[in-house]
Amino acid sequence: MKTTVQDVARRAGVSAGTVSNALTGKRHVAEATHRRILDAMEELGYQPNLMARGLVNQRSHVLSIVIKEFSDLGYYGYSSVLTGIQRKANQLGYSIMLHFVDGPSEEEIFATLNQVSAHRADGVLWVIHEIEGNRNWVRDIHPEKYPPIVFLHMHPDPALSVVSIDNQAGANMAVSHLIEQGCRTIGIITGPLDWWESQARLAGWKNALQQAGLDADSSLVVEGDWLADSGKTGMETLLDRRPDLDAVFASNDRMALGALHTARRRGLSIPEDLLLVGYDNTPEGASYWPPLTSVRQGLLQSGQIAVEDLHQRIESEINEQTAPRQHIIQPELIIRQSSMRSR
Amino acid sequence: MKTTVQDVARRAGVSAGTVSNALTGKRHVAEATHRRILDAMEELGYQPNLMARGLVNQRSHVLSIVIKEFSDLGYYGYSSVLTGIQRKANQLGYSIMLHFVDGPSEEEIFATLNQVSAHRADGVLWVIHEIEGNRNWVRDIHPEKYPPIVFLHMHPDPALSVVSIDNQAGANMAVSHLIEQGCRTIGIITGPLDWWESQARLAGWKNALQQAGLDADSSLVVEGDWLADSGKTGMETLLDRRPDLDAVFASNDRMALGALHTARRRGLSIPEDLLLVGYDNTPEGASYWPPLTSVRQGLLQSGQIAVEDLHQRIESEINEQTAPRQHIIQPELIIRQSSMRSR
DNA sequence: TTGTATGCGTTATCAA
DNA sequence: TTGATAACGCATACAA
Repeated sequence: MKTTVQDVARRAGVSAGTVSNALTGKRHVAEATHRRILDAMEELGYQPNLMARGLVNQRSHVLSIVIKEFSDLGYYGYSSVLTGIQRKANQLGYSIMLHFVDGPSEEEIFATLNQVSAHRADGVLWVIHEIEGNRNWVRDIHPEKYPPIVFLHMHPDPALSVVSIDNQAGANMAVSHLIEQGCRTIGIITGPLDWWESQARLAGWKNALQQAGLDADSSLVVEGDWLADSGKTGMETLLDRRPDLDAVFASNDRMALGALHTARRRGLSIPEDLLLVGYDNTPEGASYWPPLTSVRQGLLQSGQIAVEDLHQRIESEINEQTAPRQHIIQPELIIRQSSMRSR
Repeated sequence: MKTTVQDVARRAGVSAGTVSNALTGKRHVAEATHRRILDAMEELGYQPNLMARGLVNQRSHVLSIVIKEFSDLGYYGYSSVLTGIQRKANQLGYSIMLHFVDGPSEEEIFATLNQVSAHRADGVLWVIHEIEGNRNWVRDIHPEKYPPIVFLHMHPDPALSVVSIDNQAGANMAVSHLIEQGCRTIGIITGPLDWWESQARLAGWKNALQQAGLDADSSLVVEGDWLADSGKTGMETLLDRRPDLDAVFASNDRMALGALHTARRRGLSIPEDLLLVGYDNTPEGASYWPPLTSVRQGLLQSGQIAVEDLHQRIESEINEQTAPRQHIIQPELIIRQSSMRSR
């Protein structure tokens, strides 16, 4: 825990520089001395001090992940992204530091950004979903003051590095599928409408309906908050407003679960009376009754891509700025019984 | 991003030492110079370099969290713990580094342990559940080679700092509640039986039954793997084996969901024909049909306690070793309709 | 191939 | 109250 290169050097009867060379492999050391050094390190239980190394290398090999604090980690989506990030980061030799932002205040955002750059992280992964206006700070930023940043889950922006899922396409797939099943009156339970992703999914719903010449009236739209309870009440509202309702697209699986609950409570059978599709393809969805059709997002992949992009950016930053890149990932529809017309 | 104390010092017309004093507040600096320094920092956009600071202070103010890699983050339990950890850590001025262990191999464990100590983390939170034998490495460890470690979710051990939930008590509460509802034949779907927590919950089930003089036959025990699917098949098995079954205790909510699924498929009503209790009290449970009775673990609290303990240990380590402490948290039963005899 | 000297950005000690 | 100097642990340029 506290033995140094010097200690190892003394033990092996060489100089500190040689030990360093043996460690990094940047310059050749003789086979014999190399072995002596390795032995010495082993005996002394040497661990390199990454802070010292980072100090001289001007490179911490740390990636900072910024996430919205709280139960967010419990969302299937976030954890998938984190897993993807971790895998690729590990593969590329980065360690991961976790930062949490609680509220929407720019003050707090800059505080964590400062913390990030105080740690001299090599790069930042911004895993906070875009909500109306919560990206404005990006404009005010002094780019050279902070390490390169890649944004996940936000509206593509040519000025920024962004990795996103094509939410509109995903919703479109879901709704088109319902139309193919013969549905004519398809309601939607959205996420909070100040979220970019909610808006995009709503747009996909609308788009699919209009393409098919179907009703996309606002009476078919109910705003939820991602939680199951809002799926319950959303379904209530929809059923009350539109007795002719024959399908519902819930903007995530949790709300779909709530919708299922309400349908059941009201004596409605799914898929006999009503078809239902969710979004996220959480593992539990396959065990709902009936098993839930849902949209798989490819979040794990998005995490990996984000790290790759960031890595390139870090490496090339030494020479010159790389142009930001936009990565849009296509989702996939997983069809289960909740949307299968049983006829 | 790259202005230093020296730069600030020059700009403010003082020495580097004085800037440092102004920064840390350890020694007084005159009001006037203090202001000048603050101004200079502002103008130059100064950010302290935590690597350099850590190097001289021999203190990184970083806590390492070790978690089992993969979808584990998606489990409600893990994310709750992480949230608790983060809150307290932030409050105490620590940053958080995340490390993942994939398999059970000791080789991998020591690799991450080495990485942790290479970063010179001040302490470690071991958030990997105890599985048969995966704690053996603790015995082989050279304690002075690594920072202090607090273990979560493991069998209390007087030689280690441990923060755990009283799993046996939790299961006992769940099953006792079922007995009070008049159930006589109560099955259990366990987690993987090489997990300590699964064993403890099984013991709680058995204990409660025996106390009441009820059947705790092995025909009432089915082993699951925490996933919903195993809850489905587990319930099948139980129903096939014991036609007299009148209640089931599932060792987590996911498996309870699977059990619900099977009951439904077989035309059984819950709670009319069968009572059901889960474990974890995931938010979704309240939206299952029927809403699921479950055991709340207090995981958020356990994360906070773990950090507090670790913090004390870190602070006091400078003087002398503190004796390890065991923290056992009592769970709580949340009663919903799935266990309410409707009569 | 290896040793020596120097610097990375801070803080701490000792004088002033 | 402040300034100069050394030290933290490592890597590198240069010399040997």
